[in-house]
Amino acid sequence: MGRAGRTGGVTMHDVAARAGVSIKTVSNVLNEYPYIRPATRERVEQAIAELGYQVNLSARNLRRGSTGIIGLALPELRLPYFAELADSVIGAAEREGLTVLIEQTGAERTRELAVLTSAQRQLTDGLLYSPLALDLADLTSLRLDFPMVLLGERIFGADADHVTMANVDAARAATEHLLARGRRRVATVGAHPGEASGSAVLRLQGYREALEAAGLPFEPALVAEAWFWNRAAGAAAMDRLLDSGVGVDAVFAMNDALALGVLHALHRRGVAVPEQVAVIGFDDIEEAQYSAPTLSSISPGRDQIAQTAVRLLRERIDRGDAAGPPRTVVAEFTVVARESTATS
Amino acid sequence: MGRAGRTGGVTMHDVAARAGVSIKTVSNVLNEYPYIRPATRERVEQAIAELGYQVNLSARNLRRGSTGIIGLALPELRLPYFAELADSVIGAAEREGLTVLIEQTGAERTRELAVLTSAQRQLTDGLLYSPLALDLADLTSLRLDFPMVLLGERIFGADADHVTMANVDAARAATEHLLARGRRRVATVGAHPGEASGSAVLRLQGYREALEAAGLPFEPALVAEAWFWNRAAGAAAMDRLLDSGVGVDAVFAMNDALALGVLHALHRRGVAVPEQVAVIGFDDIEEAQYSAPTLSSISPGRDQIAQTAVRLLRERIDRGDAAGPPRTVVAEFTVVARESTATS
DNA sequence: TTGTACGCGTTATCAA
DNA sequence: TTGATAACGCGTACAA
Repeated sequence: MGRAGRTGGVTMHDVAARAGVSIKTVSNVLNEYPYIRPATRERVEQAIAELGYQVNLSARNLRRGSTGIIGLALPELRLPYFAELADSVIGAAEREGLTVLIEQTGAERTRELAVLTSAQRQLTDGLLYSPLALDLADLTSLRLDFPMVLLGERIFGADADHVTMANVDAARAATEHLLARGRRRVATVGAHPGEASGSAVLRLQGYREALEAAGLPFEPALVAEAWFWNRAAGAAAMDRLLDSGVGVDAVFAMNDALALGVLHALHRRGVAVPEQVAVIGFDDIEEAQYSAPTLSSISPGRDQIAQTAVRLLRERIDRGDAAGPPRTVVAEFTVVARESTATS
Repeated sequence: MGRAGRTGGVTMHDVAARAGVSIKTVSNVLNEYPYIRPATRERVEQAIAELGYQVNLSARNLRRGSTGIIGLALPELRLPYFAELADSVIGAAEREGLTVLIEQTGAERTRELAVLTSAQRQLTDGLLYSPLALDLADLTSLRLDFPMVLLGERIFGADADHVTMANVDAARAATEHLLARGRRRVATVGAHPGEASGSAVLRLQGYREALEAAGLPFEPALVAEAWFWNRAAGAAAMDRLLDSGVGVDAVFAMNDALALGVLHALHRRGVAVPEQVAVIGFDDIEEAQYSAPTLSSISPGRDQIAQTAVRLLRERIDRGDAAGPPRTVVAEFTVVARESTATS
């Protein structure tokens, strides 16, 4: 194995010797301890520069019992939403002086569970966690004793901090956006039949509320399931809807990747968007601004989510109360109208 | 600060006491030292399970002088190519028992330099590094003493391992793909005028070689610069090309993000793709399969790149020869034809 | 204001 | 096959 102790193995002792002080004084300088004579400080700093000394983080971590690293567990970086979320989180963490270690779960339950007990937890002061397959039972059965903030969706009853989106309200707003444009055969793509909790359930609920408020019946035939929320699944679901012969003049896709798949399927089959079918997504990933047609979507305030989550986590870490009373922050969303739902 | 020593602070000593053995024996069991009596091993394992013991990674790292973590420095996770690359790298590293720490540089020279001297280097056994703004002088002036593999493009003369794409050949193949379809006014988007090295230079060279081989003149007016290789820049560059009045019947965009911006601009202005203008990109990001029209591209063999890079890095780490003779691996590419360059 | 000495939890070197 | 004990490099009481 290679040496992590880079810097040619220069230690505090070497710096101390060179500067003619004790190791404690070097440590003081490094940690910005206030009561140091300027001359001493300068000698130490010079010695540090001359020797190219860097603190050994492993030693510091061991001694301090903390690492300055937080984990970010998410399904897959290749899903644009999570790539953009990771980007935002890394930025927010950097501003707090924290480093981010990303762990991918592939949205598989086993791996999502593994994240919670992994040895990494141990190298990490806390965890930002975006589970998809996990449920309350999994979470409570584990008795976790590290700072954690759940991201993206609420696990009801879980004794943990949450930073979530207003899934129901936002899905309702998206559906109402379609209804307001005169659409009456509004399908939704991304349902997870049989699931009791999770984004899919909440977004379906919002969809139903909008229909109900508009006095429209809920038609199961207009609900297309898609377990993976990626482009391929969106395209396949749209194909099924079209093949089924049920009339559709609008689609609320439960995220943008699905929506882009939907657009793709419609384009492939020569269905005009938005003229014949209007489409709205959810997440407002960057790609939504560049698809053809550009994609209307729900902007969930990603930066706000990232920033808030990091702040909450940092509070827990600093206070050392992994088990304090749970808090929930619901980020604000906006409906972003683009070509895919334009009125002609 | 929170305790990184999770696990309720159970240490090897506790396990040893419980199992009635010495701490060294516990360590032996953990590290799969072969000569342990089965009965002893079992007692230790049971004690570990009962106490819920986990090794303290900070202590192990300090003692071993290595961390099992490698850094991955890249411009931005919100660029789909790098998100997918990170995904591949994390997967490859996981298979090697390594963890990946991502660092974003924003493609800014200062931050790219900072990565090389950052304290993180010190927590990391090696670095996978994908610089955009750095040049040879930056790299050689630093005298780096940690294992590093450069990713994605070659810095000629740099004394480091490289895993690169065949930028020139691939760009040439992309351009030839357009020429083979009868296009004669082929523009390129993404040039970095004045730069002496880097992907932009190499891809421009491949473009020129293809023109030359086809007996076509090189026209500077057909070269659109774009410093950031994102969608917005691609769209803007295409707008400039169209506004300039120079005739264009095909575009080779130096990456897919640019190409998607190009498609967007063309769509916005009612130019038919591929009928009026054919478009090919570079990177073959997932989105290329779902844009409208779907985007032809160069597939650079991302998984192969990731896997090779991790393997090379690991070899350096294991052998402890940060300064061994540099190796270069050039990944294979393929041209992927889709709708954006279809012949009608 | 600075120095001494110990402990953080492992792993490695011996010896037994 | 196992055990005692010395590092690894830093932070921090405590002493000076």
